[in-house]
Amino acid sequence: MSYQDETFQRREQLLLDTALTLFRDHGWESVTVAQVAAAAGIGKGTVYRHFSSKESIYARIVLDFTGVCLQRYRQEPLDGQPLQAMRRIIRLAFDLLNDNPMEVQLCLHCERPEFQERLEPGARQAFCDLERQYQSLFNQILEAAVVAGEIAPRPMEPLYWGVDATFQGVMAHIAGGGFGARHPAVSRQNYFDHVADFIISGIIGPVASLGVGRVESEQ
Amino acid sequence: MSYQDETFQRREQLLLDTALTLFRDHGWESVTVAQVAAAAGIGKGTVYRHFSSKESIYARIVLDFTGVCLQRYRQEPLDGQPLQAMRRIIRLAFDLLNDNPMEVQLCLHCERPEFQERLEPGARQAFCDLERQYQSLFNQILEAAVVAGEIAPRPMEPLYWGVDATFQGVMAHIAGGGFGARHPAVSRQNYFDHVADFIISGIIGPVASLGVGRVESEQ
DNA sequence: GCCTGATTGTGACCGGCGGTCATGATATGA
DNA sequence: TCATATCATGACCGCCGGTCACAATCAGGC
Repeated sequence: MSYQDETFQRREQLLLDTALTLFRDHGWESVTVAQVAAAAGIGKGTVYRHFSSKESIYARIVLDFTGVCLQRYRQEPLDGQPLQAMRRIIRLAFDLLNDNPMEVQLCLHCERPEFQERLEPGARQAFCDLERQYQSLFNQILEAAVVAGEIAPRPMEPLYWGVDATFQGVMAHIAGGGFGARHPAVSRQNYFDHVADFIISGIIGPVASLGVGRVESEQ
Repeated sequence: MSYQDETFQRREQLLLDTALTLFRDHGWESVTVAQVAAAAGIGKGTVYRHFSSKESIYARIVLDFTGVCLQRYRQEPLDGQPLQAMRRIIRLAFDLLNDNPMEVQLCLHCERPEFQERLEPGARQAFCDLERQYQSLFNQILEAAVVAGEIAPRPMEPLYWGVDATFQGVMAHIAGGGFGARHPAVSRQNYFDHVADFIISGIIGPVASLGVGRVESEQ
């Protein structure tokens, strides 16, 4: 019971590490299950003792990566101005994603509805839970911003929609998407800075531009 | 020469229409080339006389759809306040995309770098051109907004980055992405409205929130 | 230490897919 | 009408994800 389980767990981690390396080096699309098995030094059938399908491997990688990222965001100190903290976390997220483009590609792949439908319910639930935790962290900071008077009190969910959408786009950008080479690699940090500004403006937005701005210009 | 070419063109359109219908009804992932051929009443090999690969069909659908959308945006009157026009076009785009979720899914699929790499150079160029035209339309409106004094003069490209990213996210949302059923269908219009607000705020943003806002709070 | 039942590892095998190409069918125009 | 060029076709190929009967290995009672 003990020894078997131990080797089983060790093998699973080896499998994941091997898959990660191969996916990074040759692109996750073109790497076959047989190749992963061979590189890990095990039989192809054994892979399916650990993961019910190739897509389950994808899901596992994404869940692990997304979970680690969430932990990192939570470690970020929340003292000081909440919107400053928000911006720090956004920039941290951009850098984290930028350092792991393959995982980002897989994230986008796993979010697709056809993928989620094929997934076993347990993994799908894990995705939902993670999503909820991200939204919860977001709400926590924004409510602090409301308390601090940085933004006006109002429903937070619509703001999350905007931030979430922009994040998706940044992920697509990092994954190398878009038609043609739009932005050279040197301007990545510049790109991140400006999009972070864009997000913060979107969060503050309506009040500053339509509320405060308009009221004061009418005075 | 004439008759052959004519039937060839007609067949190609029939092929595209058939593919569109099948993709919409059964999901573009699970529809095979043989199924498209059978539904169009032609042989499988004939499909490859028109498109060099299944992915070329995807690319063609996306290019056609994106082109039609661009035309619609250009038809939108640009008189009045530029930012109002911008918002109208954004909302028009959201509705247009929302009515064609399958095409949106294909758009996201075709933007992926692995896809673009496999594509024949001609089609890739078409994607690049289209992208440039979108950015050009965006710049045109924003420069009008600068002239109208709605936004401060500054580099437009960083703004395009933010808008483009958020659009990507909305497309992912429309495509049905995201973990779990985040937003019911009834709130789609609500979602679009708020994200449009978010984008407009992001465009106006830095000046209103950091410039005007800060200055006035320091008074 | 050994035997037996249970559990796990394995790769030959399968179905189905995208893509090819020799062959047959059809249009062209002299 | 016939010769030639062009096009349509589906049997065929290679490959991949996934399966499963069988082999290898472990557990633990004697």
